Amino acid sequence: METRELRYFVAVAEESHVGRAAERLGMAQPPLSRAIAQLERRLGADLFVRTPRGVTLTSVGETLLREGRAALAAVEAAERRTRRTAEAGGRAPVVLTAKAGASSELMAKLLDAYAAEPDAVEVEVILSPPGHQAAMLRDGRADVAILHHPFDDLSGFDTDPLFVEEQVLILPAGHPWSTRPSLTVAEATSVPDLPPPRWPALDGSYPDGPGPELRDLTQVLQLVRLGRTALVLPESVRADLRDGLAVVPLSDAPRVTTVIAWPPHSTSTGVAGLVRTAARL
Amino acid sequence: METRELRYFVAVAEESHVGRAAERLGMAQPPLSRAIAQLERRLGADLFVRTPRGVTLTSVGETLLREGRAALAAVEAAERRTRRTAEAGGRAPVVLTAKAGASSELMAKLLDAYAAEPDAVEVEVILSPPGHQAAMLRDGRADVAILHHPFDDLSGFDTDPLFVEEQVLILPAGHPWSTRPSLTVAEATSVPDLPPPRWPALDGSYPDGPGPELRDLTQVLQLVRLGRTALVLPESVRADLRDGLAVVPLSDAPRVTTVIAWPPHSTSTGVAGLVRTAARL
DNA sequence: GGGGTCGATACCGCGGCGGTATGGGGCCAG
DNA sequence: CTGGCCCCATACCGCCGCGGTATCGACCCC
Repeated sequence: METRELRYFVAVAEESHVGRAAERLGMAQPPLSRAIAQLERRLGADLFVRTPRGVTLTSVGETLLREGRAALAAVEAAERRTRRTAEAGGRAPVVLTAKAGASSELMAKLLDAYAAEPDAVEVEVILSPPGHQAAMLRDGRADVAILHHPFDDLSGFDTDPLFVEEQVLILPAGHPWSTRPSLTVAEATSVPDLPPPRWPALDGSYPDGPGPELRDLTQVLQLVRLGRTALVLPESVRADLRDGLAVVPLSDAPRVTTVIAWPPHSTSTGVAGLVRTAARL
Repeated sequence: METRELRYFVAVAEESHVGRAAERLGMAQPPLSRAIAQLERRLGADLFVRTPRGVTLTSVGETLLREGRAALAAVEAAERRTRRTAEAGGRAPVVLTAKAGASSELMAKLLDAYAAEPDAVEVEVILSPPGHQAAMLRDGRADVAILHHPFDDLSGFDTDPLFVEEQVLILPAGHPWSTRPSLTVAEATSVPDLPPPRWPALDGSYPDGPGPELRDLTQVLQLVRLGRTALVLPESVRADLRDGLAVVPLSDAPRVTTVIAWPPHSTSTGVAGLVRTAARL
């Protein structure tokens, strides 16, 4: 199976519509129809059922969509990581990704410590919205990630724990609850008049809801200060807080473990060095 | 990047020789040379250095080999799993793999319990030599595996622990050490006159050494009985032992955890059901 | 029943893949 | 030093197959 076929198939599956998929792929509809038919013939099974309004996946098609997406991500990762080491003249740089604004103190310590290593390579840091780190590791846009258990999906990666902390609710200063000694998770997730913020999904769109649309932590803290939202965060954010914010511990929230994660087959010296450094912190 | 290019590249990298790689791929040498040159041009970097005796990987090439192998395995997995659900008429069967001979009692219980589930699908069991399970999960020959921590490489998979046990040394009955109350790992790994057995590597070849070449547990137990080898195993093998064998506990060996493992993106109902059943055992 | 919206089919042109033949550099034996 | 050998690269060619346009056929809805 060629990646071209997989790309075509995934496009059609995602659009549920051959014509739109062809447009997205920058080609005409007939060759795409034929490519899909040919793939079905080679696999010996229908991938789509044709309906008057477009196409729908069969259960075989669903399997191929799931597996094919993972395969395409792996191929993209191979190409991206190869290009990156090529651009660096063979000395593969390391791309580290983390949630925008989170764990800044820890990351600074980690990057400083690693830079002091004798065989350190260049580290590029990419801050992206929560939830995007795993996808970036999978498709090669990043080589290492700072993630937070149990919030992030660690499956499929090797990880080392960095540290453990409690969670707190961030409120506007002066909010009636800001003087409470502690809150429960149930209370914290439904603060009266302060809807939780919404974060972008992997495709950049936002889920429905009353809360504000946000991309990083400084934005959200500003909106908390303005009394527009409230949210639960690891307590280490205290270090980044300015005036105008109140912090209330949560009594029954699970502890958050910050971990460093990397793809299991990665054997690059940069990743290994960074992980080794992290383990010593 | 197309999978055809990746296959070509991996073949050349593995053979370190364009001509032999072409032969292995069933094609002539010139088109392969050209395909590699084209790939290098598109990536903008040399993947091989040409030597008088063949070719060697550059550091960029090493990156592509590592990542490309993973990508090819993912593509193969997509195709294999799709074909499998196609052959089963859409009701994806589950392929479970385990070390030949190991954990037979546990597996019997698991398969029985799962078969009693209302929505159970067909489970095919593939027993293969130790160390092959991870590769089978990765390239789609299997969907679930029974593995043993810390011996097997669990990285890249989701796992659930099934149970924990001690390790024992299996000796021929009547061996001088067979009456010892316990042994250390250091002693057990160098039993006088009884070299440890050798297991096949992923490519089917055997490492060098004095021990016998083996593929499964019944074979090895027979050879122990004949006084040709001795080896360390989890103590649950006691259930499978017949006469002629002695068992000595190891005092300082790490405990073995039997786990059920599956690829993180697998969402098939079969895998989910099997894992759920396993968790209840 | 007609127009609109789909995907499938028919047919064509061309890029690119793989084939054979050959070139050219490096190494070694004589 | 040189002929022969072992490699990989280049040159050239034929054909498969991909993608394009035009059109058909099925289905739905007004």
